[in-house]
Amino acid sequence: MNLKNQVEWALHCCSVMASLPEGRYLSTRSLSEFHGVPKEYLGKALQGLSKAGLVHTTLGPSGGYRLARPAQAITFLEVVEAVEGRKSTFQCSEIRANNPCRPKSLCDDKPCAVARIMWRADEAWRQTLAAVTLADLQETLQEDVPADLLKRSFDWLMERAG
Amino acid sequence: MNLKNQVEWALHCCSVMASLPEGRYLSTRSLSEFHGVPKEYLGKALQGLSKAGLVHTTLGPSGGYRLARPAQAITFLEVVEAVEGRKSTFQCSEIRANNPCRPKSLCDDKPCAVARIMWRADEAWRQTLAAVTLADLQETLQEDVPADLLKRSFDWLMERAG
DNA sequence: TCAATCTAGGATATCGAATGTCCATGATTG
DNA sequence: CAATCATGGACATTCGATATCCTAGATTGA
Ligand code: SF4
Ligand code: SF4
Repeated sequence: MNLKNQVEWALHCCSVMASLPEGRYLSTRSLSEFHGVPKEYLGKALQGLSKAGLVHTTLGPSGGYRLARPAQAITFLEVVEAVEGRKSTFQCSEIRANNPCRPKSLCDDKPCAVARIMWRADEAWRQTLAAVTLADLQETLQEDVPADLLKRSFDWLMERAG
Repeated sequence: MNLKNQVEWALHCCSVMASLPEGRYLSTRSLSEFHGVPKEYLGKALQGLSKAGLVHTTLGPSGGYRLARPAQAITFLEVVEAVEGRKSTFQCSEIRANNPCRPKSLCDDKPCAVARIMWRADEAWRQTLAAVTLADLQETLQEDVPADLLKRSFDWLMERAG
């Protein structure tokens, strides 16, 4: 039960893009170098964000990605699901149907109690992530990260932004 | 991001054991036949429950497993973690350390904001599961499952219980 | 006593998803 | 027109989940 590494990468990329000035773009190359992750593989995650409509892209030199919406309008849940997909942690394989005492004619009108409970926990997980936006993250990072590191990182990215 | 199949099996086994009369035991063989899952592999999950102290075991003919505690004293979270382990869904690989602007001397006194948010969601998931006991499950099953199926299943298991 | 049955657990094989690389295509820029 | 970009398909690799088999040691019941 673990999320893909790409989820972590995507969240950090979104965090970086949240502080990108209006109209600028960051390429896969720049984002991968900044985070020290393989360019081609990171590209897959960014394409996921693109297909989910969370980022806007342009082609050609000086092209790349930027957020499609303001940071306070994008939740963690959206980013996570864009990369990881929407399937629940608990997969029901209907083993109750294997019960040797069970009549063939019996039809299950609803998912069994075990699955309902597990899915409720997944829902709580999703709600927690849906309550946090990229803007919230930016705010926390302002407190966590030393100001001069933020400044140098910003400059580093600006040199490469299209 | 998905739980092992063994989690589903273990929960169903616990559900069955919750209705087992005092002093009786169910063998891996019986449990695997009842649920239609491979005996040897189910055994691994049951050994997980055993090491976590959730079930009590006896050896020899008429041996097997029973709950080590009353059903209202065993939570879903305990069963899930006994089989699945305790690691969080989000694994932090410290990619912030790869930031090219970052001074070598900078030390991270706490996990980064992204990880803290993701772990908060995991915590909500765990709290939800910790709030449900096997006794709660039994109650729901009484409503869900036709009485005659419950009765036949109980008899089937009693024939095989040691 | 002894054969049968059980759990515990190590060794190994198989499968599919996660991870990572490479390349072709078409669009855009300067 | 050459360089750079996103997209996406085709792989190769790695790793954990799934599954099987076998041995050791304990217990039961005949
Ligand atoms: S959880 Fe319920 S529905 Fe899912 S397999 Fe088990 S019995 Fe079937
Ligand atoms: S989430 Fe934070 S701590 Fe974890 S890898 Fe990303 S930056 Fe590092």
